[in-house]
Amino acid sequence: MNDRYEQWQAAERLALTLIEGGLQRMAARTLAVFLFTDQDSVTAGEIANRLEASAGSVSGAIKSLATVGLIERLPSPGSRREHYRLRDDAWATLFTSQNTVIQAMLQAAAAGIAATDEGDPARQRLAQMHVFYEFLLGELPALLHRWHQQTR
Amino acid sequence: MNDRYEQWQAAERLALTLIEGGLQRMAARTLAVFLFTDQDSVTAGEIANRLEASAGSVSGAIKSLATVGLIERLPSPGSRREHYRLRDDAWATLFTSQNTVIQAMLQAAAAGIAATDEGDPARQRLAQMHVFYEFLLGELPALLHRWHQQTR
DNA sequence: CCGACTTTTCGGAAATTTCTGAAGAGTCAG
DNA sequence: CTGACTCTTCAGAAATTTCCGAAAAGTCGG
Repeated sequence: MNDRYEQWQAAERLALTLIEGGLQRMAARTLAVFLFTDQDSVTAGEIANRLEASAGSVSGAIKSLATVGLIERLPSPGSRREHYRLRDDAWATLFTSQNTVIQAMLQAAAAGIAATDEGDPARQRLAQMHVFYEFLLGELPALLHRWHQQTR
Repeated sequence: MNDRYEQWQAAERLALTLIEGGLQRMAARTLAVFLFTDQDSVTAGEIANRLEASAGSVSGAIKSLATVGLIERLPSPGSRREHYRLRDDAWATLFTSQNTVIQAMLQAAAAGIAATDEGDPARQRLAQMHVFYEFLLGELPALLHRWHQQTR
């Protein structure tokens, strides 16, 4: 096989998975294009064509992907179109962006503990939650370090 | 402080954080009640009262939380109401539920690789993605193991 | 079995998210 | 400076998600 249709299918399926993972629909589909293109870099217009989506929504998707650090703008020599491509450490970046969620959970737990009294069962539950996310937050840097070591 | 209002505020804020983390709105608010209640267990009716939500939506939230394994139904002695409570390993469970996302990513990457040809740059990108999620999937069991050791 | 009470189910409404299309801003060649 | 082309912004439309409320189903004491 390995034909165009199969690739398109795989790309759309991957986009669905990314949506499950929390990305917005259009951002996910755009990211899939960055993965599956046979070019080194793509422009907003090319993405809009391939996805049959409006230039507006593609622009928004690119902006959000760039903000999270998944793609990067390339210096575009002799062209008025902006070129973008997937960054090398995109997946680690995507994973790392969850650290902010974890920190938010940690803070929420701490706030809850502060708002409850000594003997309250709620305080115990919140404390358990706090301990877990504290543990997680401590583990993640080491995990990413192992990853970077492995790639070298 | 430590008054009721402060607790309600902390609970709602935590619910918002949980929503950020991917839970549905009502499920998140319900989970917050389970955390902040001063009782050992709560009924659907109590949750509906506290959240000022309909019995219907609470029922749906409880069902989804129970499905993911965050709460458990208690044997309710001498009462016709069902009692629920937060499970001990709720947070680890919530975290673990992301493994399925990771596995889905891995499979999506594999499908993409299979759909591309040897020299295609897309295949390289997909391979990078595959390697990363493979690494992640390998690390998580060990991480959870360290967690369980630490709690003992 | 019946009656009182609680929970679940489900169709439709409400609210939110997401996308489009058009107008405007930016950029480069000539 | 002008014209051609591309990208961005934003208000409104479309689609999806989420919630409520009524009716059905389940459960327990009597």
